[in-house]
Amino acid sequence: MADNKKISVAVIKRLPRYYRYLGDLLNVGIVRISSKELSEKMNITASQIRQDLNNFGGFGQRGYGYNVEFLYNEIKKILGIGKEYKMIVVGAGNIGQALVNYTDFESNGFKIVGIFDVNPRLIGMTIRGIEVYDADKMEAFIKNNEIDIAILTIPKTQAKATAKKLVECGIKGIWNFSPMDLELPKSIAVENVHLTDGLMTLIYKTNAVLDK
Amino acid sequence: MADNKKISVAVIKRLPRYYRYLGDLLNVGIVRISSKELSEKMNITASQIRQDLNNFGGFGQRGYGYNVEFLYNEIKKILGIGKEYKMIVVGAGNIGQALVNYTDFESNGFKIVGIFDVNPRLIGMTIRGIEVYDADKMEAFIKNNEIDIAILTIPKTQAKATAKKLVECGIKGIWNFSPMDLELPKSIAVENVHLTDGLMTLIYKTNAVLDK
DNA sequence: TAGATTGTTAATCGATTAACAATC
DNA sequence: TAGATTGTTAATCGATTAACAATC
Repeated sequence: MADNKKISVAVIKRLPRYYRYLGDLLNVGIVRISSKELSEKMNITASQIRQDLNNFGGFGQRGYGYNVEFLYNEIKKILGIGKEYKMIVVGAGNIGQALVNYTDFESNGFKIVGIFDVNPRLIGMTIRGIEVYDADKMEAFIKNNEIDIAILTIPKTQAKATAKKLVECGIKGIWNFSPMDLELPKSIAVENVHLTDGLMTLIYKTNAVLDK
Repeated sequence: MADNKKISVAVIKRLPRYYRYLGDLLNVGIVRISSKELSEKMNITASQIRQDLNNFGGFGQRGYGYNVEFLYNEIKKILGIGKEYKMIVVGAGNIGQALVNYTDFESNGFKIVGIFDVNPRLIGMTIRGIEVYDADKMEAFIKNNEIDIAILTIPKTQAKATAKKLVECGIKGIWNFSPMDLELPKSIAVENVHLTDGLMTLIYKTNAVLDK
């Protein structure tokens, strides 16, 4: 990559939110927006919006603001959305099945193409037309189908070993729904969804609010 | 609340992770741990651990470190875990059903006691022994059953109106799985799980890692 | 007592906000 | 041209890390 300035993870995590708001604006036919107007909608400062965007380029026009469609497409490019990504779900339990059935991913080009489990009662099943395969077949499947992302929805006890195996098969991105941290090489991208942690945070905040 | 120093959200979000690691240590019978040892396990600095904990009190002993069980229980108290919290799931779709079936919550005292939907095909169904009620009954149910937390797993279009209704019924904490921000009074605690945003962040990180 | 490790203050680092010249 | 709003530098704020005296 030519550009070497380090983008902070705080900025990266805001990009999908910008993308979402711009998509909504686009849908209601709004053509241009200033950082000030957008900041009011999103509840952040206009300064932060301009700083964030200028990490990637000057997308606006002085005196005018930002063209919504153009900015939307630029953020789309930055995020790497637009091309199709192939994903597998590892663990065909409740969460795994729910994610397979979650149609929002596909409309963004994120396609689940295989599901894996060790449970014989689940193997052979079909969820939204996608087959549940024996976990034994995972390695070959990943290699033959150029899988980009693995979604890990298996119990705590098997999470680390399975993640290790995925990395050995060449997976570069893991979306981890297991209540456990994975400890993988820095060259592997991991995004955690620790549900119980999130709920505990909410409990704390709820009590904090009530104490006032 | 007597103590007025403002705890940052960054600290709060780390508490469940401490709690998780301490629970694991407790399970394997470890009695004491120093901030240095814990920092190595958790991949953060010992200084940060001591700073974080000292927001709430001095839980350690100079020259010794921290008693694992004591610290575990203190963090449990800080988070407000231990008592039972009653929750409802609003939206009996894929994600809603998966969360009802997710047994980790109950073992922490977070109990789902009702499910609501507008879809007549779902109403009357039972998920893990919990009935799906008509959304019309939600208001009365919340008031009669002292519900603490609502888990929102409904489509984007209805999210804002439903959240508003929940707040009118007296709900103080909302766990929002809708791909949309809710815009509620500051007195309501909200924790968002924006799945598509998270996946997009992962895609960006995966590509960034590959570019190196 | 000597060694270890906390609690806490001070220093550093990074992220957010403010300000304003550049320019559409 | 005058007004608006960006891109960008500078100031501020907050969070993390380092350092060390207190003390178990």
